[in-house]
Amino acid sequence: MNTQQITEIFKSKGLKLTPQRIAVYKFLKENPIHPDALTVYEKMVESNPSFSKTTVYNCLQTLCDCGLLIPVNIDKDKIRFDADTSFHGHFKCTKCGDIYDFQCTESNVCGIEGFETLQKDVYYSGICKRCKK
Amino acid sequence: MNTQQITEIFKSKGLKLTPQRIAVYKFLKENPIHPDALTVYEKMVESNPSFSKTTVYNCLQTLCDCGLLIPVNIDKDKIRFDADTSFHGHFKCTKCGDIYDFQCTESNVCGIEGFETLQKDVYYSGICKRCKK
DNA sequence: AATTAAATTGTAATCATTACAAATTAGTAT
DNA sequence: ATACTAATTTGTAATGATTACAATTTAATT
Repeated sequence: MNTQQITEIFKSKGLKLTPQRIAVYKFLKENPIHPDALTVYEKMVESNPSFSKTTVYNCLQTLCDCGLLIPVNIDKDKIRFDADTSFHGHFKCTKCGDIYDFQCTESNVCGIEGFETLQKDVYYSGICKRCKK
Repeated sequence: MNTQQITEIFKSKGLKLTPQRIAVYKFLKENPIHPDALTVYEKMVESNPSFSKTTVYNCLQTLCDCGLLIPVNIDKDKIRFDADTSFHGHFKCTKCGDIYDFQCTESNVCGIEGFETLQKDVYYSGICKRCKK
């Protein structure tokens, strides 16, 4: 995903085009590893040593608010982020800690009558294929 | 749920019968409000002023480990607990903060081939019926 | 080029949770 | 009943993710 494409996306969402925001989103789009804020920060600092940790939190929050990122709350102690906003489940391996996506159609999960559901999250955990060997 | 019943359950799980552990589990069983550790602690201190916050965390961890409690990781900043271990979904109202249970059969959600799924969590969020009025 | 509101930065605070060591206690053997 | 031992409880201190905030910088517009 190149910067021009991101520019278009940000404009359509009414977001200001800051280099930091672009870098965060680009990293998330190109690395579907569901990183947490610290992981994003460490990557950002590599190419821009003055990148602030607060900026990472601000950018991630902003991108979640406008629907470009999904927060993945599968860890007990920190939030991860996913730039794939299509509906899918997340599996966390309790051995290696990796997150795997899995197909999971929304219609497979019921809701509650009279309640307005705005977000649906399906989190599994266990042992992944590689760790089972 | 009386103390005698809890005694039987704890013995079957090989748990030591401490008054603190019993009090925590009894509270969770009788109050399906999905409280967090602080809420449990504040309730415990009411009847036993020397009840320690660390003990609350220890008890909750122990009860989760032996399968008597389910951790509900629907809040971003803290863990809640549920003594209803049958499979069901959790809905969080983003206005009032309350957690609602909803029916959700396990078979409705798929898994991944070759992966060993040990826990399945279905979290919804949005506006509850009462807050929509 | 000037303006302005928004974004970035760095530091300090917050808050849930964990680490740890000393004191206490439940369950068991004597 | 008493003594013993390992587990539990307690209190304090540390950890670590996240947020608050004020000063500086900057993107977008005039």
